[in-house]
Amino acid sequence: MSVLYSSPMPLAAASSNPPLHQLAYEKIRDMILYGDLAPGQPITIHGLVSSLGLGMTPVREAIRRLTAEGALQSTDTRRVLVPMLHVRQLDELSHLRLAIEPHLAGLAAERISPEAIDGLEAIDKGLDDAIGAGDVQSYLRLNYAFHRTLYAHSDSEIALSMADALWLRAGPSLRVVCGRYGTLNLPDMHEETIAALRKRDADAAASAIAADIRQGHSQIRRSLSEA
Amino acid sequence: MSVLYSSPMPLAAASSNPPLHQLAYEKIRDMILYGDLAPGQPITIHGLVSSLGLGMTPVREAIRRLTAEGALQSTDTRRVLVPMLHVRQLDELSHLRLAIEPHLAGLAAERISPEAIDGLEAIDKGLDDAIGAGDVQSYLRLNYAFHRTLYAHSDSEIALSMADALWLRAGPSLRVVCGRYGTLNLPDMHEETIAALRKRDADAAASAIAADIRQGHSQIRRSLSEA
DNA sequence: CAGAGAAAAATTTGATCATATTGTCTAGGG
DNA sequence: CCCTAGACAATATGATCAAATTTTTCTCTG
Repeated sequence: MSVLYSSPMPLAAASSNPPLHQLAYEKIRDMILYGDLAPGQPITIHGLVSSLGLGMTPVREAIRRLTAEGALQSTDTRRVLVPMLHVRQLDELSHLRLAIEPHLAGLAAERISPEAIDGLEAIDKGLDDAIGAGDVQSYLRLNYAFHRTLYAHSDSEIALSMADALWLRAGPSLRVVCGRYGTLNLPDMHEETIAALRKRDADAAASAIAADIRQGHSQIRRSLSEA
Repeated sequence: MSVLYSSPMPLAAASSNPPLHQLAYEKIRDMILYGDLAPGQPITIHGLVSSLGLGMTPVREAIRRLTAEGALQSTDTRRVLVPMLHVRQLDELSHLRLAIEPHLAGLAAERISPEAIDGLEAIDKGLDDAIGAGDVQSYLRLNYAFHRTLYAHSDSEIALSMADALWLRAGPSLRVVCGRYGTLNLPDMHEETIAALRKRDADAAASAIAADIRQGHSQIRRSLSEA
């Protein structure tokens, strides 16, 4: 007993913990969220099994989960595809986002720490860079990160999960628009949001986010009605 | 070639169509929605497999789906249970329901047909009977049916699915309250809702539903804080 | 004889299961 | 009190079956 080898949590642990279905879920979700999968594109289980290098069961479970969240859609013939949204549904999404996200932003404004605001500012900086460089991939990731990080400070689990689901539904369409027009370079509502946060002004933060959502959706809407 | 035996679609088809995982989902969901499963109660896969008489795979997929909808919760230790809501989360639920359901009711008011309103009235009638008889099970089913049927006329898929998810989260708690206090016999907001529908008054319908939600939740809230 | 269309075969894809593997919890020995 | 063995439950695999889609073949008409 000169040396204690007890290692209830081995130093080199880290890797294998999370269940594969969780891993599959995250990978597929990111593919949807960042537009690797296009709306209307059919998904096959075998395809994902081989492209992800996982077994059939975890992939199937991940698909069920994403279907429940509305990120995927299963047809009457048991086939699965990425939903293709019509203008009607985009408007609905916009309405729902406006009902939830500004509220989350307001709550976050009352709770967020100065350090966390600095973090948001850093994300926004990266976002500007991505826009400058025309890097769509980074743009999408950072834009999502900004909103998601902000809302996480609202301390409202349920609303947060609903916001997540809404983003997941909107993701593919956003990507299509960006693919067609490049990054959306609009007057940035994020700076306004950050200013509101620094003042701990919940209403202003909510308004800024609402404006951001309206702007994004009007952009999507326009490009959709052109097609 | 005297007789053609081809029968691409056997006459006695009908029965076995829906996938088992769909069936499992519906059964478990109903168990949650109508309170056969209590908050905090742990779920085991084997338990459901034997009680539903289905294989392991369909049950697993149903559980994933319900977990994604927030109807079940999986712990860090890979165990699954019916979430036990705190007052904090109930308030959040209430807020979200108020953000969505009155809106759905308003949309429904603009679209619903007179015949469908008659149908709602019939449900409400049954509801009164159930309250009179102290039949909690029927009360829960019919109350849900009333709301669900109304919202279905809103023609807003996404919002509807979110409302479904919210009900699923609230279900078990509702059941607990009813188990403790019997059916909730409050002034009935449903009649007011029906009156608003007949007048095609979207705002009035929305207000009535909002009042209904507030009433229900204050009831739940009260009984929870007693415990 | 070319081509449209229907039937049939082949292929792809999804659904389900039995089973092996891995991880968690529990109770008893050090 | 910590540790370890074993009981129990969840995870993951690959095989098998069934449904659906695509391709091929064949026939009949113009």
